[in-house]
Amino acid sequence: MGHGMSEQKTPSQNTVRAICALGLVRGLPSEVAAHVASLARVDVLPGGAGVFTQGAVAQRAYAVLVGAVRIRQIGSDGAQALMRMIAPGEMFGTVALFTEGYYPADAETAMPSHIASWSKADFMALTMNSPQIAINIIGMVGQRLANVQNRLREMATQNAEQRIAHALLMLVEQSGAVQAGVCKICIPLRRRDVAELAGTTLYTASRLLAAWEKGRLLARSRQMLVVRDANKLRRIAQGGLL
Amino acid sequence: MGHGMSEQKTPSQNTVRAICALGLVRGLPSEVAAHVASLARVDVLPGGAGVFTQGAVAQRAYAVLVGAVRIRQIGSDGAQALMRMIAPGEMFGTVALFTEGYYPADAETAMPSHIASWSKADFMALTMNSPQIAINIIGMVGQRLANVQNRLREMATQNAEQRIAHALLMLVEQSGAVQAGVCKICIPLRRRDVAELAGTTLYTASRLLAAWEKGRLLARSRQMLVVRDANKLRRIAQGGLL
DNA sequence: CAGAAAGGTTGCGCCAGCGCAAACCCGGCA
DNA sequence: TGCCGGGTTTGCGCTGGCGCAACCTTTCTG
Repeated sequence: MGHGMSEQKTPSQNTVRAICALGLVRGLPSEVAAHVASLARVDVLPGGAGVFTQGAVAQRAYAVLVGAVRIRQIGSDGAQALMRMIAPGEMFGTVALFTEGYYPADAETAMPSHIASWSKADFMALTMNSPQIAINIIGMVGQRLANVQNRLREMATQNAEQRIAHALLMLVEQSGAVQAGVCKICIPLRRRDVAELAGTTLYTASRLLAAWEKGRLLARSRQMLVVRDANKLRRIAQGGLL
Repeated sequence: MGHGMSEQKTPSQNTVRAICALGLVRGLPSEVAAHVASLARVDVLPGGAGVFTQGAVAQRAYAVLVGAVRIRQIGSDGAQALMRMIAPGEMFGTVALFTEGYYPADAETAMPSHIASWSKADFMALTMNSPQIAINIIGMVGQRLANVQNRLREMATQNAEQRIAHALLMLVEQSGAVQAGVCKICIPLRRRDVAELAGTTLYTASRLLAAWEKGRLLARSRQMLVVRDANKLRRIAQGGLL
């Protein structure tokens, strides 16, 4: 962001429609949604572009309209963890506006993307003026909290194989496109991404994913993963051999 | 809860003051805070009493006024994880009111406690009618989200020793009382609690804590832990030997 | 005060998975 | 066409910490 990439202040037709479909404006009359859309700035970014960096003062709230974003946190010791992948229709970087004001992680595009964003002032004003928007935000954040808590429990109790399976299932849930009985995860994933999502190492992730590809359970298409047997994956995510 | 334990509908003086100090009503005029307090029910519970159970329909939002509460999640495989300990002044069970409506974990008192609670209807009405309350809730949930994300990263990248040290430091932050240079964690903690908080096993936690007690780093007072050398603990939480 | 129950400690063996190192694959570019 | 760089695969050795089992200590309860 901000390197003067191709950027448009005037949301196009498609863009407005995408913004009006956001969870943020669920349950609101369409003129309010349109107003929210009118306040948005839209950036068109190439893959691998930074959107914000960990520790920076939070000045905008973001949503992915097209593409995908990686949210990665780096510890004081340099260790990295992938907190989440953002798919179209999801927001990110919003919580920091309401807490102590610093982004807790890095955000970068994982592929060419259209990113909508609102200034802190506009966003807070929207929240103050519409209880429904406030409640939608609580719902979104609450959903994320529940999700992260689940991952935390899995991290604490399950082995690497189960965690990776869960990570894939979560991604399917989030951005799966079903076609011809198989399910494609429409987010580009490196081995490293999967490893960091599941809290394991590149090596372990590579070994397991490669094995699953050999077992006709997974496949690769372009840079994306295709789940060919979701049920088997689910079984692995549960007891494993059980 | 609800076994007809000693329970009072009319909040006492102290109780009202405790409720008015909640983060929930931060920045609000005192008459609003008083109104919030007037809507609360207060239960006086013994230690080990259940407040709500995982999977139950969420009907109330809670706050601890006196005592402590354990929030524990159980996976479909039966594995348990301690999501958090709740100290006086903190709320719990609130998020479920805004999401899909089921409590995602068990809550039980870890010692004799006074628990305030609000009905879903009242709580939602408060949120709808006061943007400030809504924003306070977003802030509280956002704080928790940041906290859980940090734990998730630590879980993924650090070893058991570091994680346990972090867990203790978090508890100190949350409920530490400094006296005579040492810092007492005012929440009763079993070995098992520490283990589940840090995502390790009872055995490993016991070994490490015992070693730290031998090293004059920790001590036990009643059922609670006393941190005698917070700096050393912090050093362990970071690089360890480094 | 005895007995039970719950919690805590510790020795020991074992294995999941970490992580280095080296090779391989593949797309982009001069 | 060959080279470069990022990503991936895989062999191998090593170890953190899991988890059983047995025992000890403290706290309830009648």
